[in-house]
Amino acid sequence: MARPFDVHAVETKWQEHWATEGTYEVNNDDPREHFYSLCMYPYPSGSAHQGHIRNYTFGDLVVRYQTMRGKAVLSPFGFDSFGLPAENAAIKARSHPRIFTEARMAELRSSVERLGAVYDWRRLVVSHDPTYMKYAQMIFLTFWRAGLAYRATAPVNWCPGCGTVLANEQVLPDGTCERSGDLVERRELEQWFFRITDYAEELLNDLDGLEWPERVKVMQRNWIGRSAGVEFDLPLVSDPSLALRVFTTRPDTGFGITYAVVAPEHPLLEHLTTPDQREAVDELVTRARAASELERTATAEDGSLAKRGAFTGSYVRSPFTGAEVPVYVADYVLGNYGTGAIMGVPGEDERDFAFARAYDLPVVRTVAPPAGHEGAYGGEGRHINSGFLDGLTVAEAKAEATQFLVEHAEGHPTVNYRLRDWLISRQRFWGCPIPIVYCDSCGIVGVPLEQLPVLAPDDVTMDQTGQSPLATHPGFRDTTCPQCGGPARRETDTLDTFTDSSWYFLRFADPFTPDRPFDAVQAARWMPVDQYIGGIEHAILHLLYARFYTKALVDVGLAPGLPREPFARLFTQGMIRLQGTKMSKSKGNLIAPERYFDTVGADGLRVFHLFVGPPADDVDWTAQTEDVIEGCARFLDRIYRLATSDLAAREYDASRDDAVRRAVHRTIAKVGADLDRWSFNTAVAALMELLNVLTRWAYAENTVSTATFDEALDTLLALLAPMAPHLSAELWERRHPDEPSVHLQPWPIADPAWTVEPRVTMVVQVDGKVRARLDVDPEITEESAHAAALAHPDVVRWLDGRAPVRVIVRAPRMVSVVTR
RNA sequence: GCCCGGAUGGCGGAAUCGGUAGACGCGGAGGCCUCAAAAGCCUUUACUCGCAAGGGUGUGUGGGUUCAAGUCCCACUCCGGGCACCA
Repeated sequence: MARPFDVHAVETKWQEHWATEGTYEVNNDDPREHFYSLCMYPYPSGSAHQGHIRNYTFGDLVVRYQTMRGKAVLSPFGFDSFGLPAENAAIKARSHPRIFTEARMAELRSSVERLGAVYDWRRLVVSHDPTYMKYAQMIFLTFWRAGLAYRATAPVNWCPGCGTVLANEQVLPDGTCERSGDLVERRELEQWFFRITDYAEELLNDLDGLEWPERVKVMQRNWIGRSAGVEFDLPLVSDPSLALRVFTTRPDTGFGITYAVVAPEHPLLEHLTTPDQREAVDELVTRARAASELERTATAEDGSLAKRGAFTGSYVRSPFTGAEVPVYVADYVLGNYGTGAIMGVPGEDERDFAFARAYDLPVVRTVAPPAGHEGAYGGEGRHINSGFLDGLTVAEAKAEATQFLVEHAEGHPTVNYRLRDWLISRQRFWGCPIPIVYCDSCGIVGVPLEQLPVLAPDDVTMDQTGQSPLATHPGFRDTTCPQCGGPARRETDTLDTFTDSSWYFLRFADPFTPDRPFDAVQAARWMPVDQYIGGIEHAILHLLYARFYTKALVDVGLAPGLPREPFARLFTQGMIRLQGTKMSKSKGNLIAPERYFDTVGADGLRVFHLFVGPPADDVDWTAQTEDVIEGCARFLDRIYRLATSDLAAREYDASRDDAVRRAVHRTIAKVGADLDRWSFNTAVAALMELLNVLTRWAYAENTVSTATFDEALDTLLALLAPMAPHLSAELWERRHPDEPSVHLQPWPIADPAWTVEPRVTMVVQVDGKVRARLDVDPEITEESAHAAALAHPDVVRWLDGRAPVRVIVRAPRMVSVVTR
C-alpha cells in the first residue's frame, strides 16, 4: 500500500526525539499530581508478539493521555529475566542463559521502542541484575528473620519435565504442570516456604476495595477458599483418653454422623488400625502415596468412591447421639486440610454419600429435603432426626450445634483456608540463589548483608538430574559459616521467579536511593499503581504473590507507610487468537508485528489494536484482519492529506463554522469520556467521524473558514496524540514549528456551549411504533412537543381519527401516543 | 455439577440512564478520475414485499413487565472462561 508520507522516517525521527529529550523521564519530586501506569513485567522471550503490542499500546495510551491531562506519569520498564525457557535453551545450545536472555531483552526493548511506547529507561529493572538480586536476597532474609520464610519437609509437587518443584499455583487442576504439561509427582522434600497463609484473611478482605475486574477477584477468593466451621473431638471407643479431631462446616448435621474418615497421612492412623485390618489399610496408604492427583480423581469419574477407602477396625463415639461409628481411612480426605479427618454425614454431603454407598454405611437424613429428592441434600430446610435441633433452619441449627460442641466435645469455631503456604525453592540454575548457609554447629545461617548478592558462578553444569545445578559445583556449594567460620554448605536452590515480579513495581518507584531496595518515602509518592495492565493469565499467581509481598514488606519494616495493596486499578486485556487458539510463541502460531512496522507503521498498528474491539475482549486474527489494519492506516493517511493540503485560499462561508465547531467539541467530550472508561474502539470511531466531517467540508464544499478549520485540525491532532503519537507529533510540528510538541499540549477541554445541538430529531410513536420524525429545538417544552407531535400529518394519518388515550412526552427526544 | 461472562447485518463491533437498533470500520455493489491500473474521491449496502410512494419483520429461543425492551424479570439453548474430593 502506497503511503502519502515516509512512515518509517517520521517514526524514527520522533522515537529519537523522545529518547534524547527524555520526554517521559519523571522525577520523584515532580510537583504535578502523580500517576503510576504499569504494564506487567514481561519475560524476555524475544521480539514482541501481538499480545505485547496490544499491552504496550494500551499502556502507552494511558501514559500519554495522563501526561496531557497535566500529570507526572511514572512509566517504567523492566524484564522478568530469570526463568526456565532461557535455561532450557542454554542447555540445548551448551551456552549460558544470560547470553540468551540479554539478546532477547534487547530484541523486546527494540520492539517496544519501535512501537513508540515511551518509558523512563533510567528506572530499568532486570531480575538477574546483581543489584536487584542483592535486594531480592535482602528481602528474603528479612522475611526469614520475621518468621515469614521457613524451611519444612512437606509433600511437594515435582515436575519431571521442568526438573524442579512447583508451587500449588503452578499445578493445573488435572495434576499437570502449567508450563511443561508433564504429570506432576508428589515428593517428600525439605523446602523453603513463605507464610502467605498468615495473610489469607487480609488478602481476602482487601479485594473488596480494589478496582479490579470482578472475575479476577472471584478467582482469588476461590483460590484463598475461606471456610468457617467447627473443630471438635470424636473420642475413641477403645481408649476415651484419645480422640479424633475433625473439622466441619456443617455442625448442624452432626446427628447424621454414621462413620468417620481419616486421611492416609493422619498421625493417629497407626494407632487406629487393628491387626485384622492392617493389610487393607497398608495397601490403601501405599496406593494413595504413589498415586498422582490425576490417577486419584480418575477413579472417581463415575462419582463412586469405591476402592478409595479401608476400615481401620476402630470406632469413635458421636457426641450428638452417643453412638459408636466406624473409622475409615480414605484418600478423598486430605492430610493437609483442616484436621485431616472428617465426620461422615452421608445425608447432607455428596462425597460422604458416595462413600457410604460404596462401603454400605447407613444414611441418616438430618435436613428434610424437598419431595422426591434423591441422594445427599446440601440445601436449606428444617432439621429432622436431630434431637434438640429438630425444626430449626440450617443457620439456627449451626449456631446451636456449635454451642453444643463447645460445651461437650472440646469444640471451637475455626476458619480454614484452601490457600497453602508458597513453596519458593526451585532446583534450577537460572534464578536468584537463596542466601542461606547450613553450618553443622550453627544450623541455618543467613548470608550477611555485606556479602550480598550471592551470585551463581558461570561454570555450572545445568543438566537436569533432579538436583539443583548449583549443588554440583563444589566451589559454590562449599563455603565457611559466616558466624563461626567453620566449614559450611550453601543453599543450592534458587528462588521462584515469581518472587522477582512480586516487588519490581516498588523498585521502579525508587531505584535511585542507594543501599536499599527502595526508599519507602520515595516509593510512597507513586504507590499504589494507578493503572496496572496485563493478561488474565496472571489472575491468581502473580497478582496474589505481589499483594502478599507488598503487605509483608510493610510489616517487616522495609516499606513503612506504604499502601498495603500494590495495584489500585487493574485492567486485563483480551488475548489474540488464531483459529480459535491463543496466539503464543509456545504454540508457534505467531503473526509477527515487525512486518507491519514498515508498511502501516507503529501508528497504524496501534490504531488497529485500539479500534478492533473492546480492549477486554479477545481478538480473532482472521483473513479480514489485514484489511482492517490497512483501513486504520488509511485513516491516518487521510489525516495526513487533510493536514498538509493547502486550504487557505478557499472561500469563506461563516454559516458552516458553527456546525464544525460543534462537531469538534462533541468529539472532545466523547473521546475524553471514552478513554476514561477504556472504550478505545469508540474513541477511535469518534475521531474517524470528526475526520469525515472535516473532509467533507474542506474538500467537497470549500466552505470552512481557516480559523475554524485550524482549530478543528489542532484538536483532532491533540486527541489523536495518545493513539498515533508519531503522526500527530509530526503534523503538529509542521503546523506549529515554534510551539512545544503536541504531547506537551494540554488535553482539549470541551466547551459545554458547543456540545449541544441547535436542532434535534424528535420521534413520534403511535402505539409503540415510530411513525414520524420532527426537527425540533432541544429546549422545546413538553406542551409544544405534545402539540407538534399530534399535528404532524403522518401522525394524523396513523391515528386515523382515533383519539389518543394517553400521550407520553419526553422532550425533546420522543413523544409516544397511545390509542388503546 | 457450581460460579462468572457472552450471543446484535456478510464480518469486527456501536447503542454510557428503558426512549430513532446497526455509529465507526472491513467486505460487497455502482460511479468519478485514468490510455489502463494502482491510489484517491463520491453514492449505496439489516432482511423482506413493492415499479414507486410506502409497508412488514428484525438484537440466540420461549414467555413476561412497560406507552416503549438489544437494555429489566422468568425459563431455556448454545459459546467462552474459571472452579470442582478443601469436609
